[in-house]
Amino acid sequence: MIAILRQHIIDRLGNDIDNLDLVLSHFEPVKTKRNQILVAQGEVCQYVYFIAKGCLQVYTYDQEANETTRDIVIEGTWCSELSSFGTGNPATENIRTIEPCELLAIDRQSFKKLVESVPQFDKVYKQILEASYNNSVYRINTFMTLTALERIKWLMQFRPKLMTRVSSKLIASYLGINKDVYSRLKAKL
Amino acid sequence: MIAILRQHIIDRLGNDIDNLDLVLSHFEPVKTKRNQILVAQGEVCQYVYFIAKGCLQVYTYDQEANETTRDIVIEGTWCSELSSFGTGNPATENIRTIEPCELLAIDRQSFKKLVESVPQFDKVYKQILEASYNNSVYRINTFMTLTALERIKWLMQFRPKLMTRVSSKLIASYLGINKDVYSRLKAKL
DNA sequence: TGCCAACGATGACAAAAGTCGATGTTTTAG
DNA sequence: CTAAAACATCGACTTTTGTCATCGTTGGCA
Repeated sequence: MIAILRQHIIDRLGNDIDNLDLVLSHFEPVKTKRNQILVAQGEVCQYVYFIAKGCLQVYTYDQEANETTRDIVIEGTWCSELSSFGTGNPATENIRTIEPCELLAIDRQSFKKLVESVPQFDKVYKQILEASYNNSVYRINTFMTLTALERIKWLMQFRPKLMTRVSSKLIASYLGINKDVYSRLKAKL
Repeated sequence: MIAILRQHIIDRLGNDIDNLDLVLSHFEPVKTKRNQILVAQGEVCQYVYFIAKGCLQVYTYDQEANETTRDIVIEGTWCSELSSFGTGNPATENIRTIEPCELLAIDRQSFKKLVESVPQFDKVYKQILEASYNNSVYRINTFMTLTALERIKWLMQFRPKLMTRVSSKLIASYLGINKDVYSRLKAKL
């Protein structure tokens, strides 16, 4: 499983990385069932995960247990509640496996040590942060204007595989529309 | 004007900062009129701005010239199109002054040099990035669920000064609702 | 394997948001 | 200072979105 992460890092930072094995040695493989809570809002996020296989939901919920899904993240990417992970403050979001997953987890202490001691790993962190930021900005600019129908078309164009991979309920919550509306509009395409 | 930036940095990183004067020497004071375009989508963002005084709009527009405002940023904070600034790719967002402004601008070359040569400045960059990211995540999680009325109440609670400082049209675009709807709902509070 | 809970689709209706045109008011360049 | 443009509000109307109840299907777990 580590091999996937090794390849991922080499793809981004090139082959000439000192200490790559040292870096990789801090990651722990984790296998999960579906519906496992990895991060709970209110608690400190202790790990950054690299998804080798599977699919995660990043979401919040309010008093009435209404869920909003900020992101659905699949294999080959990083996932964490970065704000909490970085500061040690309570997380504002939850992360849940929506499939059985194979993850590589690195804890806060190891992460901090690596960022400080391995300059190349500091770059990895910056890349994760920048990618996450760009993703969020894109999402705001895209979704704020789109109607329900346009959001569905966006999904079909840019993340078509999600539509068959995860439940309609989840998709609707990710698109920010009502599940009944999603069902109706989808039928009319 | 530089004094404001000096204070801002000291507030965040403490007083024992090497090279603070060197860092500050790379910032150029800029005074602008209102309605000045600082960054245009399609072009590379060349500066990061610290707002000493005034107010900026970060927005996108589509083919039909519909504007979406992702953020309204006021004095005491940083503003840039970070993705473009970092990579040199064309910007996807515009930045415009909505008041006469006093800004401190640092260009890409100087910025890169400082990030590499002054470890403390690297921390400044990380703080900007993390704050921007947290801001975006918060915005997604907040606005995706709220109705038009709830968004207005949110504004009144968390950014009340904006309501009198900038135009209703701009506020509406920031909240992601139609300006007529904003006008009507606001009247009923 | 079989049962139950969760899921997905759909019709009827309610509520919210958007559109458009008209009108009076502010702003702002010249 | 003034004319033109942009802005804010409002009523009437349309469209979109949300809600609720129902019903058949699916799929996960004991």
